[in-house]
Amino acid sequence: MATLAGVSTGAASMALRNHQRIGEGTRARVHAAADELGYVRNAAAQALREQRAGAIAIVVPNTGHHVFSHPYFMHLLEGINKAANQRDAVVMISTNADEEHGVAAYERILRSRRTDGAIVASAAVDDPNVRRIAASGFPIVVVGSGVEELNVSSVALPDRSASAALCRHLAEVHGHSRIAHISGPVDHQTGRDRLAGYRDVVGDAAAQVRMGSYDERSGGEAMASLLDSSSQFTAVFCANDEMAYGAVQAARNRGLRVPEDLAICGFDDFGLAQVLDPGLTTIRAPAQEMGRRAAKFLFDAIDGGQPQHAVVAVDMVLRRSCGCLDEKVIRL
Amino acid sequence: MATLAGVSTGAASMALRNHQRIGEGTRARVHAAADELGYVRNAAAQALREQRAGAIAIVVPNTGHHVFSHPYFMHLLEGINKAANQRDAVVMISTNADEEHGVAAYERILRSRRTDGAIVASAAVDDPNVRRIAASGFPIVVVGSGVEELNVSSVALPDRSASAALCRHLAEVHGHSRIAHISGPVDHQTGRDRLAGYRDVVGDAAAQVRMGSYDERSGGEAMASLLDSSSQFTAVFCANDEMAYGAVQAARNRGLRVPEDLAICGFDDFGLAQVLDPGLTTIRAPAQEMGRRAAKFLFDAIDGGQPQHAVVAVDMVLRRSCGCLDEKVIRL
DNA sequence: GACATTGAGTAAATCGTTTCAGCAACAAGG
DNA sequence: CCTTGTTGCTGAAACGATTTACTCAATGTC
Repeated sequence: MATLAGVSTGAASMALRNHQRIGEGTRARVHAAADELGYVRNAAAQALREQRAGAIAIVVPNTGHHVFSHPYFMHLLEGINKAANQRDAVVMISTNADEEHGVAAYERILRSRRTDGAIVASAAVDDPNVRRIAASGFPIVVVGSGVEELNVSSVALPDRSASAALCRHLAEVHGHSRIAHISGPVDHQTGRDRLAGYRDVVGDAAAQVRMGSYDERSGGEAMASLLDSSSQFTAVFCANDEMAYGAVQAARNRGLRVPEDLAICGFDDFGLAQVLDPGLTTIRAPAQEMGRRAAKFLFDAIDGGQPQHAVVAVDMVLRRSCGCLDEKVIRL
Repeated sequence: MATLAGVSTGAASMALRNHQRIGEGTRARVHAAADELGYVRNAAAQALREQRAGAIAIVVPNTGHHVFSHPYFMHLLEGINKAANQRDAVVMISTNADEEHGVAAYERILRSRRTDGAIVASAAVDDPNVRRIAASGFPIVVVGSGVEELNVSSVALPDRSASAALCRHLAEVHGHSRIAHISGPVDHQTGRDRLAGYRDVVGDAAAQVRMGSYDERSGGEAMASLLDSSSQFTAVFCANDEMAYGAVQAARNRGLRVPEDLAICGFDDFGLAQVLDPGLTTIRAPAQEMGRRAAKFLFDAIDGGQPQHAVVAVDMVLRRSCGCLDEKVIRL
């Protein structure tokens, strides 16, 4: 390419980067030659010389392979990818641990300097590798909350306030005075926060809680356990949509109608909620937006910026499962 | 690392790669030093020297962002990623076109030799870029059928025979003699093949077909159109689950019960089919398996192998929407 | 006319790995 | 003792893009 334009490779490099030391004529000739040959600079050579890969990684937890969490990751990925494209960076995926080498697959990716930074999806926060990487100063952004002490950027959902808003809707609009909660695992910050939002509204004394593990089966079991107990309740707030789905099925197995006999709400709105009948009232997590912002924070961190924290705005999506008649979206 | 072990970098490199010219003692010392320092070879330097990136790309079409096609891509990705991990390769994502540079984003990725090959998801086959890349000899694998002339490997579904099997189930088990079809776009090979499988069973004379575009809305419109016509039919085979979902809703709007008044089947089983009520009878596309095989084919192609073609085995999943009482999975 | 200044380019060093030609030390064979 | 091999390592070159130091003209200044 340099030869075609009749200059040295050094000059060609400068010309392509629009360095001011290169004359207008030469610059144009080099660009023309590059276009003609479809020249694209070799990524490995550039990365080696520049000491930056021009790539970021997204680390997806290998646990929790529920079908309905997948739309979430794809949306997250899409947001990340859009932001990365604007910066001419590429996105690498790492979904699972590497048994063979004893060290997490993504840690090897980072160590090899294949990427300039990483976005870690929430479920992996308790991974000790993440703590170590964060401590090492390698730029990472966590999607999820409860990572203040790590000194890294994060993008989180307003789990607590959104949960509270949903419970208030049940209480104030539909008049439910006894609301139960099927909680997510409390070793996840998300589970803890959604539970806290519920408690904020119903009060500690009136709280009726069953633990679940974010999947349909545990939602069903928790609902069965609630129904078997002597608890009195007319509405149930579930910590995610999948558990709500399990809960709806369990309630129906006992002959209860939703929402006539029992109102049920979920959280996430990753696709499942809108196709169920009745549609699930839930909180819509804006995954793509979260991905976009996480990528932005990551690039800022790569450029040496200080850690930033964002809490995205969410929508409350009212459907029929809470007793509403028409679908309605409310920005919280 | 080399210095810690007290040898030259050249020797250290050979030791890590277990070259036979290196003595046992030195080899052990170098490995120990590498472990102690957590040394991982620099990917850029290796790629530059070896002329191979140790990475593959997956090109996801930017069109068709329906929520329910996302589980498919995540499963595909998971299969690809597993196979890639075994080979110590990483997976890069490219979801959308690059407006700024005028050339597709993934083409720039390939041109920069950032990856050694690419897996192209079916919907992008009509992309002229794909043809050009295939012609250029860059290793790619297409997930989808109808690419014989490209001389690249492919992994496909048995769309035609599976569709035929489903239609035969409707005819032979449930006694439907008049079956309609809501087809996918016929400029997609998949849409054509599923239509052909339908015709194989009902015959050209009895075929009642409406075109759709793989989304819920078009499924509903096609169903409305069928119901408005004077056509006689007691069952509908839809080219995918989303259209089947739209069809079910449209039928219900006319007061028809599924499956009592009308049997409806879909194709794909990417999550939607199992949560609907009644559950959709459909064909389960093994996305993860497809990803695994596509990755394997790609690595073979990178290693200089000849193009290979695979058609994966699928399951027919019987649920209530066809009239079956119990869920049952039949390997075709 | 001698000398500084500027403009526009080239040659060479660099990034971290890998490989290949040497080379030293030693063993075996004649 | 000298050749011939073998073993085990060192040193240097190469991969391609970028940058820095340097060269060579042309121009301007006093």
